[in-house]
Amino acid sequence: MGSKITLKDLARILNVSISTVSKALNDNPEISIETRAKIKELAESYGYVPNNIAQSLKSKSTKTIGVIIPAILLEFFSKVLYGIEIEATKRGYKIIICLSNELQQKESESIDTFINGSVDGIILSVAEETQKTKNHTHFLKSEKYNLPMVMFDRVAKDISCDKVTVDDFEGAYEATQFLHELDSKNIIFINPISNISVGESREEGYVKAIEDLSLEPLVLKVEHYNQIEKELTKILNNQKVDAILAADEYSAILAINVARLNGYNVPDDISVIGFTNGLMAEHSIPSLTVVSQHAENIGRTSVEILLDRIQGKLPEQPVHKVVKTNIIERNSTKKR
Amino acid sequence: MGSKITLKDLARILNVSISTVSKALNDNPEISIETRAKIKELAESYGYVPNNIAQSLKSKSTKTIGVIIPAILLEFFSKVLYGIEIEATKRGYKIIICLSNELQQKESESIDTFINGSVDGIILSVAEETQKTKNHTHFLKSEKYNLPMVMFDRVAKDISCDKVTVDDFEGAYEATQFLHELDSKNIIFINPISNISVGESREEGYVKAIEDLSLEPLVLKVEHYNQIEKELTKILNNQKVDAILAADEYSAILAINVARLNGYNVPDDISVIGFTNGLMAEHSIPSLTVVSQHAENIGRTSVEILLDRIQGKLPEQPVHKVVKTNIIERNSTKKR
DNA sequence: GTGAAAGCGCTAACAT
DNA sequence: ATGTTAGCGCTTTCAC
Repeated sequence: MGSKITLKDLARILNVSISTVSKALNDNPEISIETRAKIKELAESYGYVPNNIAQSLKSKSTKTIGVIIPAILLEFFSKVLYGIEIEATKRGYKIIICLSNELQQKESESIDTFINGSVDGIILSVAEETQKTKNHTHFLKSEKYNLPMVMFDRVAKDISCDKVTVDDFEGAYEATQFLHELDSKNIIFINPISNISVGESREEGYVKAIEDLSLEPLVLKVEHYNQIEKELTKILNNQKVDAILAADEYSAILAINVARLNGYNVPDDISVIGFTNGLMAEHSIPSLTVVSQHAENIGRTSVEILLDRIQGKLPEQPVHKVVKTNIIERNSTKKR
Repeated sequence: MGSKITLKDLARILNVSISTVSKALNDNPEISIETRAKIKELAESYGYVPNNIAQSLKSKSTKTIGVIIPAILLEFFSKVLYGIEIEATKRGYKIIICLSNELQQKESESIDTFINGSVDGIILSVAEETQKTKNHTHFLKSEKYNLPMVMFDRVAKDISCDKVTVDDFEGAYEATQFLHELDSKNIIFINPISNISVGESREEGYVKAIEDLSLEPLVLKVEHYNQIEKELTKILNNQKVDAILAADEYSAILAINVARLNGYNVPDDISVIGFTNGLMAEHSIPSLTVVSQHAENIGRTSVEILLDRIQGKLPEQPVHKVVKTNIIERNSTKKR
């Protein structure tokens, strides 16, 4: 009980006007100190809380950000979400989450739930299906409805909006070089995510590095993780491999396991690097050297750009920020 | 551009009243079929979308649920969140997320952001700090402001509200029995989380089952995951072990690795079961048999209860639902 | 069949 | 220093 006391109620109780109460509670100097005090006290005693919906309607600002992510069970996205939440809260914004579950349909619906005034801007990462179909018409609504939008990590090239990405090409390039500096000459690239853009970029970075080093590229593409044990074992038995670069974290962990089961010592015989700095990387045996994408940082940066855009602090031209990857050295690679 | 066309705008364009437009768009039979068609067409062509904030103010319903979780980087909570999102979306609700980061202060602030009318109800899991201090006064606001609240997993006993929990004791008990039915006689319990309540309950369930089966309990408590390899190897070398029950997912994965590295075949020589059905469990080699807490189910159930409560479908008395755990059989346990 | 008017709860320009 | 009024965008009762 006791719920939902309004300005009107307070005004009636004190026999003053609604606007007096409103001004008093907002510390408007137009109202006398005593009246302000009296009104505040009453409001306090009744546990008055201003109705946020009414304020939003009036101010045309919801102080809310809409976030659309393809999946929350991928640790990368939880981490980005973490960064988003921290930064949004810090700047006084709430976040509404929608999951596209990698489906274009759900992604489009999510955008629809956001263009009705319930958020001040959108942060999203493109669904896998959308990346395949390349049908980006639903993203145009952002512009049509004047709703600022920031895309992170998986972005749509043909959509003009602020973007935050990771330099996957560069990350893979550097990781390959890193392995080469450890005296590895036979570096294999395992790619279970070749169907999404980041997987592609990583592969390209690897291939380029291999070429620049005048080595032989060796790419193992798989559709499912469960193929890795068999396929990799086959390769290990047929050719010399002294380093593995994996396009994501699981495949790196699996690679370590497979190598060990085949009698190789990691890192003495084979060095392993994976993409994404997750929990598994930290806890595997041996712990995994990774290319960290700084997921949390991506989240924070996306919020910064979005809010700066909303607050008109950015040039008209879309901003594209590339978050640098870096290598976190652990025990799956030889020490230099 | 083109943004924010309102009923008023449409009305002016067609030279009809606002209410006519509103009724037409809502298919009110008061309005003639032709007018309805004409208005709808115009609305469509202008890309009219009703303002959700205004609708909420009018209807006093936001169709939004506030969710407060202690951490998003714990996979359990991401999974619950996943379940919450799926079910909420299914029932036409949006979700706003706040993270307490295990802090009472942030938890309390999060509740404050929800009692201002921006959500129709709250779903939360109690922050670790709050569990320690046992200061639950901030939870009373839910009742004071008539805001339905559902607590899941970590609940506050002295707060009267709907609750959804997991039976960890029972889960461990059944897992132990399960291993015994596989002819295991020397079942070890690995507990890296003995300091938190769920870790305790699981250990108690294991011990009780072992007693009921007249077996010898063998508990390995560790402070950090990195102790598991060494400690478990020592045990494996000194005594017979034919089954392992691990209090969480990661320790189970490590246990499999350690067993394999010591020359044991999993599951032929040693069966392994872990708590929590996460991604690692699915992808490890061999895949891990787990006690699933049905995190997703917990999330869905919480939403169901909350919305049923909001819609007045529940008895006045708070509801407490215990979600049963169950065993998901994979390849780390012998086939029956 | 259509429109006028009130009101959701709040803010703020404009009286007094 | 306080009150009146209008209005955010929408729904809905009540008149015409």
